[in-house]
Amino acid sequence: MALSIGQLAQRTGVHIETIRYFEKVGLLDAPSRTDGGHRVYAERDVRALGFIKRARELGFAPAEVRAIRDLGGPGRACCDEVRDIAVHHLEQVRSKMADLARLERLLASTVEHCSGGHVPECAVIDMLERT
Amino acid sequence: MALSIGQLAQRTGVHIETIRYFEKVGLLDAPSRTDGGHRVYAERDVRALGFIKRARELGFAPAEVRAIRDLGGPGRACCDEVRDIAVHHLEQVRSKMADLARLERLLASTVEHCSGGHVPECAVIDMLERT
DNA sequence: TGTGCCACCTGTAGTCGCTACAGAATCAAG
DNA sequence: CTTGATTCTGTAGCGACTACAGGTGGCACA
Repeated sequence: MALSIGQLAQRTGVHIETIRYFEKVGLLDAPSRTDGGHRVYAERDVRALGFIKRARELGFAPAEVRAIRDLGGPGRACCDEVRDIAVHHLEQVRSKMADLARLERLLASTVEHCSGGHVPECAVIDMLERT
Repeated sequence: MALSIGQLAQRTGVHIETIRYFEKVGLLDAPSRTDGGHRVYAERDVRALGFIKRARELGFAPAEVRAIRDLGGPGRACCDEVRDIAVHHLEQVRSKMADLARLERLLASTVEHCSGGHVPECAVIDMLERT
């Protein structure tokens, strides 16, 4: 029930340093402490940290994670604001995907034109050099 | 013909500080100087910086840019090595695209299930909270 | 020739999201 | 009570820039 930071790290797969970092930047609530000053976590911290971890894995910026968490807090009466954040994030993801797709096409076609031998022509370099 | 760093920046769209940074990390050759110590660039530096800029925009890491530039240098007899770098990079791009696609699907379907009103249920938060 | 002003110089520090120490203190087991 | 693992704080490092501070250089104009 009461967990040390190491146990929390093991259960969530988040590094100890990262847990302390999340606390420092206000993503994770500061836990209670032992008399000696060691952090003591409860079950709810496992959930909270899991939440943060998943949100970060989905590419939400720390500020967005904070916003979502706060909006989803007391009463959870702000679904539309959370939705806004998610939609905005989705747009960014789609734009990043489009960028990568363009990039992929260019790289793929360039590599395809590359003879690959020890010759003075190189499609990759030509592509990069064309002004 | 002879350009100041500011003119080079304007012609290439690369910030002055970034040009100096590229020089410091060995991406761009150190140019000649005036008696007073100001950098003086030639036309070939415009091309070199353009090359670096395009490669960076395509997501090549600085070390890769250095490698491509060096391989493409005297004689350009290493097309296959340049190709290797490009192919490896292409693989990374494709893997990143796959990650984003997964993410996009999850976000899109989540947002779709979101009622968006001032209600205590929020599909986004539920998605993040499910353990 | 002076003078004014912008551009440029170097060096350092800040950004973001962690990660990695160093050196001291605490905890749990034997 | 001792040992050894864990945790503590604080600071520095990463990559790839970006931004400043405080000090010169260059050049047009008078």
